Amino acid sequence: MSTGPSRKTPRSNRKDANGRGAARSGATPKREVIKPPVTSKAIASKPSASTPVVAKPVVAKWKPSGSSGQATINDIARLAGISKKTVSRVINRSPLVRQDTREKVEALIRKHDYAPDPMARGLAFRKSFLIGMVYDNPNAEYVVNMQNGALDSLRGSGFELVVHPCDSRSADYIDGVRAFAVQQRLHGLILVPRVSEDQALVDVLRDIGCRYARIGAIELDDAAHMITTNDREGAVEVAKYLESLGHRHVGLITGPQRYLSARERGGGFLETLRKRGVRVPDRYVAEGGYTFESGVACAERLLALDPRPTAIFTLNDEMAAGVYKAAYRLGIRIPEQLSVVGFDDSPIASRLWPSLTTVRLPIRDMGLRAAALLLQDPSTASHNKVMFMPHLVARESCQPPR
Amino acid sequence: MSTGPSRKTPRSNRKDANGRGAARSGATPKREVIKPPVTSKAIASKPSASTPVVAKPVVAKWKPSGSSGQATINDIARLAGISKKTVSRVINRSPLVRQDTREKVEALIRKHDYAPDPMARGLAFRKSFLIGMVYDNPNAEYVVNMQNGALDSLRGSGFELVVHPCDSRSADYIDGVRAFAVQQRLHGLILVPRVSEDQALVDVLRDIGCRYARIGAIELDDAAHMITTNDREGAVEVAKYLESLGHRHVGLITGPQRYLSARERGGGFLETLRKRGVRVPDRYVAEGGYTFESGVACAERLLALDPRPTAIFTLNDEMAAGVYKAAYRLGIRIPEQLSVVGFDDSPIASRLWPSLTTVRLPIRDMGLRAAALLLQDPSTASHNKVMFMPHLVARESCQPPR
DNA sequence: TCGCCAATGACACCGGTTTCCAAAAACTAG
DNA sequence: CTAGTTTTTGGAAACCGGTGTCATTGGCGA
Repeated sequence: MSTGPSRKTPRSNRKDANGRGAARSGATPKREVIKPPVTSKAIASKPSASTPVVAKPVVAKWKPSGSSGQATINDIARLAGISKKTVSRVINRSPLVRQDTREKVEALIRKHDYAPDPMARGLAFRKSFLIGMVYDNPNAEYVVNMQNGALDSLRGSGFELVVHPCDSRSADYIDGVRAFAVQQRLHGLILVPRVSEDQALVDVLRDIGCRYARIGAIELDDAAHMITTNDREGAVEVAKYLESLGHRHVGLITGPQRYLSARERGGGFLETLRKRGVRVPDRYVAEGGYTFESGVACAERLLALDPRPTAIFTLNDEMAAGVYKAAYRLGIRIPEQLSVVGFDDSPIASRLWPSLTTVRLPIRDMGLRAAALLLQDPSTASHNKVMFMPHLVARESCQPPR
Repeated sequence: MSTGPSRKTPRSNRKDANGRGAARSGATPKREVIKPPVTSKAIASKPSASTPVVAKPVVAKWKPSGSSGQATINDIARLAGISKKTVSRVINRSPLVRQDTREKVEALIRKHDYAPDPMARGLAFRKSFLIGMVYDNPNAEYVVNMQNGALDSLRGSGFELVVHPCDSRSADYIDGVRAFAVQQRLHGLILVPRVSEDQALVDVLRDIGCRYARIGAIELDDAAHMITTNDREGAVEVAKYLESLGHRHVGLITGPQRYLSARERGGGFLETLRKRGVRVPDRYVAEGGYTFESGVACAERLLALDPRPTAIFTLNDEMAAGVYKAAYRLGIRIPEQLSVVGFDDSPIASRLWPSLTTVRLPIRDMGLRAAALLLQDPSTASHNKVMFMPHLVARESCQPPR
């Protein structure tokens, strides 16, 4: 055993060779504050999209680590003739790198199509490069638009979007979201309407220190990012529109009053009509459930009133489709005998006949903005509240009453 | 050669101390083959959903590592009085653990709500715990159903779903998907129709060794998992249905012929009608673009024919809605004067009036199956081809011709 | 010449897994 | 019943691919 190098030194504090150091410990640590992390994609778009992952062995004894074909930070460092720490600095946009060094490294990164391993980075940062999107929304169009919008922001940022549907009526869905956020060490969370209105969820997230952006509901707190639409204003536009067309007997089908959106839209609508001298008696207001079937039922009730309303506003398109069905059944023609306005501009709105006048929400833009807010450096938090304006899309379902 | 194990001992051939060992070099290394990794969730669902993450300091000098509040494998090992290697074995379901040891560890895991850090594990495994879903599909309902289905499989497995929309018409979308798969070290990829039909993409994925499950298109290769629907059979059902109602003048609005789904559905429909003695002249067949507008245009053309078709089958619901619009415009009543059948059972089908008879695809089930196939151990690959049967949903849009 | 700053490097560490090895337990044979 | 062999079990240390901390170096003005 004469050979045994007795390598013991497990994680020893062997400061051999250059042992003397560590004299002045007083200097401020100079924390190397660093801009948000980026990948090679963001450093510079590849000049040609077809650069293959060929390793040009500049240094003799080198080949792309393992057979995985992916270069590592060590490879880049070796090729550049510098330490991997400096390469890391370049990747993280640290200002403490000389310009020519930076350029050399970036060239190599581009050349070898190198991208830092998100898991290694995540492990070191104790934070993943994942944005979660929590939804409990029956409207598929809404969800997909939102996630596509978010992905518009994330593309090229090195972040990815992880979707997490849930059932906000179940007792422990919050535990599920918490586990999701904690275990995945999410960078941030996008909360889509319905769950975004849940104060208990928001409390838990703040508790575990998970950043989040809430979409479409009113402010429950002021710490978080908020992306709202001015639903009230959209409804106000509808009221003005119908009033200006000359409608005096107007029906309203609201949504469940526990949803803020329902209260905002309904409130803005009724208030505006009242201001303009159109009275809407209580019996001309029906509370639906945001579903097609509830739209049918409510419409049947409203259309049996005397005098029959000449216009009906429903707080989403789904219920407007229900109004169409009820009207057809009753032989009431749209728009000649009944004007209808919806809300959301979901795909169904333009497929109905006559096509439905409705209010469009910039859902995709909201998703984009939400993700962008989560990506931005928390310290340089600019305004974190954004309000989008919906707008009326006039189609064929309205005309002056006869 | 009693000494040299000659096994080359990859890095550091230090055979010190016990030089004699390894006499029988023939013995298989006993690689500790291991079942697919799992998290605490999968080990046992928490008895009570409210178990807080309270650290009960059994051993004095201990507290949940750092302030992150998350226990680590070291914590569990310390509390159990064993090495973290053994805890690791439990987590990975290695058989080389005594039963009582395993139970003790699992109890602690449950008690402390421990879940191994996916990034640390991923780094060590050189493989993430993410499943990607690539889609290029304008149908939001389809996408959401698919991802919800996939998530049904993933829930509790420790895997998460990362969505990746793309534009299959762009030249370099494949590069994007490749980068996605390689950089994230994806465990697997679900390919949704349109992109799932792209042989070039599939070639690239196989090239980089990324597992994938293809949905809904016909087999381009036989290595991969395939989830298909028998679209042809669905169309056959429609043909039988219309024929049995007595329709003899039947129109067909197909989709773009470059899509397999269009060819399958259209082919099955026409062939079945022919077999049953109903001739469909070429001019009764119009090629639409799977869009609402194209449905309108094609319907207008077909409804101008003499004799006018008494029934029209469109290869998706979107175009069927277009037929409705055209019929209304022309004053043709559905179903009295015209029967209409769609395909997909998208939400619009039941919102139209009269509600649309159509063919339902079990999309969510397909997503579930696809994810399940990707999770299962590749070595024990059972059958990897699944075919789902669509079925006719008869509603109100059809009746015998007058 | 000293002190300071910009630029860089050495090394431990993030939280798991794997390799290698030794000790303990179980199982043989004499 | 003892010794030798095999099978389980579990610990120490390296490693996955990055980042943090701190020390070191070279250049420059005072």
